[in-house]
Amino acid sequence: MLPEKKISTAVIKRLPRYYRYLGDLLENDVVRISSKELSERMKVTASQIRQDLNNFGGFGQQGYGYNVEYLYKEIGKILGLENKYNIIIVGAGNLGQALANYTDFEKRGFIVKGLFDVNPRLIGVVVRGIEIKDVDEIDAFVKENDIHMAALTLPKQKAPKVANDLVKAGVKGIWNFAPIDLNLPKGVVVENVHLLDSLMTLSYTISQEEKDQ
Amino acid sequence: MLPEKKISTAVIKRLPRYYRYLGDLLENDVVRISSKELSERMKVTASQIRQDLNNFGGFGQQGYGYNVEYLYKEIGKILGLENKYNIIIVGAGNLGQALANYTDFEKRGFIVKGLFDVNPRLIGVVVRGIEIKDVDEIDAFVKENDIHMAALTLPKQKAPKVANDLVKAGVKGIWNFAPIDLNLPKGVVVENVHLLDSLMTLSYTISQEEKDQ
DNA sequence: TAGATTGTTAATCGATTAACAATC
DNA sequence: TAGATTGTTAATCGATTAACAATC
Repeated sequence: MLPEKKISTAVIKRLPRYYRYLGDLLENDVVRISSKELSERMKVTASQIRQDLNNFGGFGQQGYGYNVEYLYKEIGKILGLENKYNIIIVGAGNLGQALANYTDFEKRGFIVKGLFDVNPRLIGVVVRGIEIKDVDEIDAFVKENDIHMAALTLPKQKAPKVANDLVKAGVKGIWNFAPIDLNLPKGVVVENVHLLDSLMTLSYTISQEEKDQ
Repeated sequence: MLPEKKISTAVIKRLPRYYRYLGDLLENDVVRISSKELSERMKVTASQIRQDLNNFGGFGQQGYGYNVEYLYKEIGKILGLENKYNIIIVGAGNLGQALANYTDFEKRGFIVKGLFDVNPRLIGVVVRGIEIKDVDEIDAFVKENDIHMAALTLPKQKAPKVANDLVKAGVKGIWNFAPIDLNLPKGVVVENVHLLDSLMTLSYTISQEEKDQ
């Protein structure tokens, strides 16, 4: 394998946003777009768009711009969306159930295969056709069902142990909603969604705006 | 008001994480900590910690380090957590209800005062003691109940109009879960939580790891 | 006082923006 | 061909890290 140059996370985090805008353009039957026009819609510089895209290849054409459908598909490929991902959700409380019910994920190839919890009251409950199972069954389930990723939607006390179990079972990525940093072996990917952090950031910025009055 | 130097968002986004680590230290009765030790726990450089904190003031003491409780409280103040924030949730589907049930928010002073939806089936349903109301009632409710922030947990089609209504009613910040960028007047703060974007980032990184094998 | 560790300046690194030659 | 717009190099800007004098 060629030692490709490492793409910065700043760039990667922008890709889904490009994907979203291109998807909208596609829905509106826009066939082509220049970096300049896209930059105006997205409120970023055209230079940044071109730089970002050229990390992955030359998707445009001089004098023409970018073909919307082609670029949309190419970014989808870069993001790995041509694959299907089997996921399980560990922690079937309100948030876990909300994720299980979120249909947009399936549209992009993220298929919820299982739901797990420790709470005996929840075990056996059916959510969107999926029966909530005991976390003790995770290991077998992951191995039998080719599970790639797990969403962790449980209290922080339980998160580290469950995360380790998931990794041992063979999960490659963890979508972590627990308010704690997971330390996992190299090669296992963690993507954090810290809702309270996000809310505090909002609180900070509102406080600042008020001072500026 | 003094024209304080603008703090970069990179710094601000790190504050909640400091706050989390300091809270844990406090729970474990750790009285003082040096930037070096904290840096080892958090896996960042000690230099970055000191630089970040010194944006807001000198909270440490040479030869000693930082008093954990003091620093924890100071970061809390910076984040605006000494205030109470009344919030409403617009969109009482699975995600909205999950947020309404999340008790950690209240612990930090974010009080859910109202729940709203367009779906007649949901209106009147009671979640955690709060009756779901029609979105038509938002304007009056925001004005009467001193609502500072609104979580937007509804489909993207409905988000822009509701966001505008919220701003007109006087909301200062929007916690946006809809997969769309809101264009709101200056002074109104938007904090985005794009779950699908986050999931795609995870998908990208997993794909990369697989290539590296 | 001596040792430890901050606060802060200076150096480095990386990301963003500008500029323009290449080319459709 | 002329005009438009990319791909890419160079310049700028900002964020991170290193270093160290100040000081507890």
